Amino acid sequence: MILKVYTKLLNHFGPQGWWPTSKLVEPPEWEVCVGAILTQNTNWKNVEKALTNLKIADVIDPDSIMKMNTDKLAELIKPSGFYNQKAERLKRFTEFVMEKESVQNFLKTVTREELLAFNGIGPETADSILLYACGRKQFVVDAYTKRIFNRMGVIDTENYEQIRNMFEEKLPNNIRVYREYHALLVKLGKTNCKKEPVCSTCPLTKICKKKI
DNA sequence: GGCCAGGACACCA
DNA sequence: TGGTGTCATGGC
Repeated sequence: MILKVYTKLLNHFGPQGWWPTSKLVEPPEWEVCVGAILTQNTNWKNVEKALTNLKIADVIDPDSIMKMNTDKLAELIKPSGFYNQKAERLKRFTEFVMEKESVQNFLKTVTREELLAFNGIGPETADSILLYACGRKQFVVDAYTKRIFNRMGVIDTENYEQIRNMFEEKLPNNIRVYREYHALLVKLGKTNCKKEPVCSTCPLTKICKKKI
């Protein structure tokens, strides 16, 4: 069922191409990490505004973030919401990354346990960083995933690790599938299937009558 | 003008 | 262990 849903969503929505980066940040994976923290419970469009502010001010690189006053950083990332909390988190996270000498080395060596032990990074943010920045096969479970598959009757739990394990058991050994699947579930979750034209060709007609 | 978004954490019983 | 409050802007 899990693979079937993936195929249907991919055919319906097409590749989502996550994670979008601007090519202005080197390495691009660093922008993924920053975005992963800024997008916590926040619309991606607002995150893009915050990322743009950081780029325009030319302070998105780790050194600049570490040196910057937290209030100044908060001001720049304001559009992403929870800006005081996120500014503090982003600064501490940057210091954590640079303790591993370089972003590249962080990407190569960081473990899931280390990320989860960091105050401000929960399972979803950790797995997003691992999957989209580090290139590890780590399925990202979010509220949409839980809601969609619970309503479909495929799962009967809210437990993050249980759901993640179930997906990872069923998915092929292909990181592109992991990356695309999570993005597709977000796309589906954001879609109000009561509205045309989605409903007429909804890939998951059984649950299409409800707003999923 | 209300609702919610690509969460996480502290606090409490 | 589970429920609740807090953090907050901006699009729809």
